[in-house]
Amino acid sequence: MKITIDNAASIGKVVRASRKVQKIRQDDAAGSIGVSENFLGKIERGGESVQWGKLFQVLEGLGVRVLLDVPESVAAYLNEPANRQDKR
Amino acid sequence: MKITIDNAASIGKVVRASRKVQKIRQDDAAGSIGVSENFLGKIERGGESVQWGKLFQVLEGLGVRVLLDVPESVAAYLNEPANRQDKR
DNA sequence: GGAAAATCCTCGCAAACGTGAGGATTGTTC
DNA sequence: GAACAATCCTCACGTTTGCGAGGATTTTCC
Repeated sequence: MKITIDNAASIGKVVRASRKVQKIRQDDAAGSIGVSENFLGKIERGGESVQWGKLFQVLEGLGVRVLLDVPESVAAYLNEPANRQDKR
Repeated sequence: MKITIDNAASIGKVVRASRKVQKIRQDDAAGSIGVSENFLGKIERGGESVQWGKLFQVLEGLGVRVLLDVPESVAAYLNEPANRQDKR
């Protein structure tokens, strides 16, 4: 199910819910994800000044996917050959 | 249209695409959103250590919505009265 | 209701943040 | 290809980051 994020802080609730549903403690989740317990706690309490890369790491670690909802024109722009950068 | 974010840095491409489609320069977009030009540039170049709250501000300013894809159990958890916090 | 579990808070640390400004580099237009 | 537009990079600044650790507080369980 997809949840819309209305404000930056509310992502913390989803992070906590995801962890609780898996019945994992904060310190254990933090350890396996590779961030500090303090940091995970800060996210869950709605910290907005956390680094995006580390937040994304936490989301991934908890199995939460991030999607962006954009106008069709943006998707079309991204699919133009000139704007692609397929490197494999 | 919904775009899945596979890594933290790729959000920058979507930000740039959203801005370009609206035919706005970096400095103008940054000004109207309320962040520095340097900062917006950093996001667009894939900066991962940017603050989530400010990144979210940029996304909002460009009309990009953030969604999280979670298991049904997480959504159910969030809807339990004990875990809700409706304050209006 | 008390014990245990879990979470939160404060500290000090080294590193890096976002900002404004100025100049360098790259991209676009004619 | 030159001129202009747009973006990138470096600098210095004051502030704040994430971390590990230890103790305080809150929550959960029996």
